[in-house]
Amino acid sequence: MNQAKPIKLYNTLSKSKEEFVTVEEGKVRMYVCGPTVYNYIHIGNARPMIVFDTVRRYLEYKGYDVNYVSNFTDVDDKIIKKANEEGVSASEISERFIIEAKKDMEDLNILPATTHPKATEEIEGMIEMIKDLIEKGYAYEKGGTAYFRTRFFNEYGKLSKKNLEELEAGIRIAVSEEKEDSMDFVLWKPKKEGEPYWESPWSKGRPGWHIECSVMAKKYLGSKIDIHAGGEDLVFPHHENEIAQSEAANGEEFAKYWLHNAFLNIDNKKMSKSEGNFFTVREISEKYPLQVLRFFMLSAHYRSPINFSKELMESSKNALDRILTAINHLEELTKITEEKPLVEDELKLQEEFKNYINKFEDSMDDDFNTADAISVIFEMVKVSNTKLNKESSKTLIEETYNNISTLCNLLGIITKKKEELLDKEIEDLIEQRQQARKNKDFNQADQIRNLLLEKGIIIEDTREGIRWKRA
RNA sequence: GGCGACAUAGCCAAGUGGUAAGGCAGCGGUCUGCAACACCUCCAUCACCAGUUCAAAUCUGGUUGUCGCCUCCA
Repeated sequence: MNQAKPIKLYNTLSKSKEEFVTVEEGKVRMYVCGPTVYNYIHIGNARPMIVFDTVRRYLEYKGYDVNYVSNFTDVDDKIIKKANEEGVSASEISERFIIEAKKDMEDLNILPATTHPKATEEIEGMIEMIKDLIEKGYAYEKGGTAYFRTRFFNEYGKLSKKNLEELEAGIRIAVSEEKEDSMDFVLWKPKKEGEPYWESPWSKGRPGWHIECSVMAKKYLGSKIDIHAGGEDLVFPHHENEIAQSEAANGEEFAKYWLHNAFLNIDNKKMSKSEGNFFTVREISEKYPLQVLRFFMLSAHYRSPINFSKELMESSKNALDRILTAINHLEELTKITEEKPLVEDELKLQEEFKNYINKFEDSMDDDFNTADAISVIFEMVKVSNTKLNKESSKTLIEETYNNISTLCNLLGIITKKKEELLDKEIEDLIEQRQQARKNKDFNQADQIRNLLLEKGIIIEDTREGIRWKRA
C-alpha cells in the first residue's frame, strides 16, 4: 500500500483541496451518479464516467480497496416519453439502453462498478426511507405525493452555497399549491395515466429522482460514504437534496468528499439536442477508437470545462499515437535485446524513470491532475525514444515498457488487443512486401503497402524492423 | 435578478510568489527506395489597468470578455 503520500482532492463542500482520509482505513466507498437510460449515452455522460473511473483506478493503484457504485436511473419522464413514442414499455427502453451503455463503457475502457444498481429494483428501500423521513417529521404526504420539508433541514444549501431565501427569490416554475413551502421537493409522486407505477402507502406511483441515489448509496455503501461524485450540474438540486434526505434520515454526515466534473461543451456551447450539437458515444466510436475520446477527456483537468471538436479529436489521436508507437517499439525491443548487466548510463536512466513515476504520482495526488500526469508520460516516451535501442539491456527495456504501460493503463488510455489483430494474411503480405523490397521491386512493395492500408494496416519500416499498426 | 467559475502561443493545456511543463499543428534539417515513425532545431512573457513585494502568470482591487447553476440536462 503506497499511501505514504497523501492524496489531496477538491471538495465541493468546503470549496478547497483537502487531504483524503477515508472513513475506514484502506477502504473507499464511492458513489457516482449514473445516466438516465433513455438513449445511447452521449459524450457529456462519458466525461464523469471516464474521470471517476480514472479516480477509482488511481485509488486502487494506491492500495485502497474501492467499493464503487454507479446507478442507472431507469424510470423517468424521458424514458416514459420515449416508450410511448415507440409504443413499448418503459422497462423495454431502459433495459435496451442499459445494455448499450455497458457496451460503450466497455469500449471507453471503464471498469465495471462493484455494483450497478437500477432504481426500479430498489423501490422498496425508497419507500422505507420516505416512511422514515415522514416519521421523523422531515417529510409529509399531500394528495398522494410525498414531499421533503426542506426548512426542517437546517443545513440545506451547504453544498451549493445557496440559502433558502435566495432560492425562493429565484424560483421560475409554477409552485404546486399542495406544498407547505415552495422549496419542498418531491419524494414520491402518483402516477399519471399510462405511466409505470409501484404500490406505496401514499399512492400508486413512483419515486422522485433524488431519493433514488440516497437509498442506493446507503444500501450498497452504508450511511456514511467517502466520495460522492457526478457532473457539476448535479450540485443543485440533486446532490443538495440527497444530502438533506440522507442526513435527515441517517442522522450523520452522508459523504465526506463531493467531487464534481465540469461540463463538456461543443464549440463553447452546452451540448443539447435542440442546438443540434449533440453527439452520442456510439457516433464518435464510428470515427475514432474510444481510447482517443478517453485521452481527450483526460487531457484537461476534470474541474475545467472542455470543448469538444473534430480538430481536438484529431490532435488527441495523433498525440495518443505517439505514446502507442513508443510502447510498441519497446515491446519489440524486449524481443531482440539481450540480457546483460546495466552499464552506468543505464543505471542513471533507471533512476530517471523512477523520478518520472514519482512525478506522475505527485500530479495524480494533486486532485487527480491527469493533464499533468499525461505530460509526464510524454517525457518518459521522449527519453525512451532517445536513449533506448537494441543495444540496451533487456532488463532496462522491460522495466521501461512495464513502467510506461502501467501508467497508461492507470489512465485507461491503452488496451491490450494487438494479439488478436495478428492474422496470417497480414503477416504473409508483409513477408511478400519484404521480398519485393529485397528485389528492389518498389512498385510491387508499394502496391502491397496500399493493399494493407485499405485493410486498415499501416506499415512502418523502422531501424529495428517492420512495424505495423491499425489505422 | 441571485450565486459561482474561468481568461496562458495557431490549437489544446500544466504551472498559485522566484523568473513560462507537455502535446497537436507549422518552419528548417537528419534518417529513409519512397512514405511513415523517430531524432535535432525554431515558435509566448501569461485579457487589460492599477496596487502589494527585492521578486507576480501566480496575491489585492477594478475593467472587459466567456461560461455555468438557480428548470428531475453529466
